[in-house]
Amino acid sequence: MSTIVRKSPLPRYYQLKEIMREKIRSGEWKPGDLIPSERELGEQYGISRMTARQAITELVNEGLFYREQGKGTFVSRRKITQQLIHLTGFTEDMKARGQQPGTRVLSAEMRPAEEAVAERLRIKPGLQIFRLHRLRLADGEPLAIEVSHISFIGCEKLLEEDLEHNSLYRLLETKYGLPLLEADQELEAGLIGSEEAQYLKVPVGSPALFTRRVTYTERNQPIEYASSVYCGNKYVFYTHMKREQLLS
Amino acid sequence: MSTIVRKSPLPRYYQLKEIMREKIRSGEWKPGDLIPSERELGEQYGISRMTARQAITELVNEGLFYREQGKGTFVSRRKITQQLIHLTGFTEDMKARGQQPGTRVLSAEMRPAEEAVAERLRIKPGLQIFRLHRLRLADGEPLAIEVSHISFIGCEKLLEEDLEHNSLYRLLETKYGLPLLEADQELEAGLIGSEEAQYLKVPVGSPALFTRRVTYTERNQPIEYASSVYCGNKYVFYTHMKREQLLS
DNA sequence: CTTTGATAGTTGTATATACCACTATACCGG
DNA sequence: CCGGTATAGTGGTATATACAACTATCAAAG
Repeated sequence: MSTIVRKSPLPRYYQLKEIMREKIRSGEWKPGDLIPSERELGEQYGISRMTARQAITELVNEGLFYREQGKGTFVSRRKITQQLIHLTGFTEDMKARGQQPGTRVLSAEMRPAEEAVAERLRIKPGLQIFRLHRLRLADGEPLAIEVSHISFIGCEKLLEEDLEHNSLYRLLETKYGLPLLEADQELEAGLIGSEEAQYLKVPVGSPALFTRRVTYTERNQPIEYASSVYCGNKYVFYTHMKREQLLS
Repeated sequence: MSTIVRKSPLPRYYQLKEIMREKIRSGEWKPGDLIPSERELGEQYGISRMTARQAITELVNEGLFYREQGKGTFVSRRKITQQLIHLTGFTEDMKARGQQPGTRVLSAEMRPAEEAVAERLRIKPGLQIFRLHRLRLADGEPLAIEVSHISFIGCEKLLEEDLEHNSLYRLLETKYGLPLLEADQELEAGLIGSEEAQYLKVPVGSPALFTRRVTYTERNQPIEYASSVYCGNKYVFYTHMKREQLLS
């Protein structure tokens, strides 16, 4: 059995989280299974109950486990198809909707991060980041304008990529080894401004859907902050919601 | 200053959560503000640092605060947001965001289902359903107009409920035994029309966020179809997306 | 002037301990 | 047979303590 130590730079509760994730991946713990108690896990891995509890708590928050007082902690019964909302880039999104995605790169450059962007990416303002300004098309028609800010060590290499014919997300995941795991997204209604109107070929004052998204890779490291403007009357955002609840 | 005790049936960390929510609601703590440190809060309310920390942690998870190691804990600078990943009614949503929810019932009646509504609720057109037309307020200000169509056996009893002071969702779940488990929602940007402008007290042509939602109870039985218009510049939808995560 | 270092304050991690609230089970007495 | 009750095990709450990691600030050294 693997042991948990603190010599490594990773916290013990985090190591236990990974161990438990692996037990689910491997099928050792199946949906509905009762996992060992907090005290038991602590003893097994030589850590305190509260540390084991922290690991479990975070996995409960992530939806992998659920607790029942007096009974124990169980592996969630999530159907495979019951995935929450899929994190998709524009390209995958359009294909899923049965439309032909297209892209025109308006600009791509390295530049210092503005304060608002730096805050979202959790870096210092003024640090050099990659900024990508794109016009997004669906079946040849302008649909959205997207500005992506990307920050990781070596992100200047993106300057040499062909981003009109390659999905940015796919590149990051495959070529740069940066899995995009989660994202926080905000949606807000607004109006098309004069600059956007030219690109999108709609009148100023038309309805617009503004989205802001921070995408995270491993260890909740922010890697992209993207801000988009969608033509309001050409785009509908779908989502499926689930009530948090503990039913047995 | 209110004191925290455990004589009451509510846990101390929970009491502190409510106190801090109230500080946000009242405006004492504004977005971006640095809140007192964990040690300070513990001392102030006569509880231990770890208990104060638990209260803060939960509010961080709910998106109300964010932490920065070495600096402190801050009030989030988001506008009103809705957790898309959790299914919440307007009332729960507003409370969680530190805003005071309010409701004005514009009409409540039984009437035959229109075709579009019937299709979403998977019933025959013309069947009697409960239709509720409400103006939604946040801290006393008009925020949205919502029309709910509800269909279940005995739904005419809803006519006798006080829906200005009770959460519809809470009533359905507790009194009527109808757990609301999942929902499909569409979001679209648009413009405020003349009728809505009067209720919401904004100019015609202001940005608006249109939502359409079908809510399901057990066995994927549709129970509510709700169509809403939110003031575009007062409301932000927030969603957390995950990519398939059980692979390494 | 810039750099280094000390320092105080913050959150982050971790332990040990204690008791409460709840559940399931086994046992006992009617 | 039924119904209490004792008990052991679980998660839930709470405390006190300690040190690590990080940030801001300021003073001293170069």
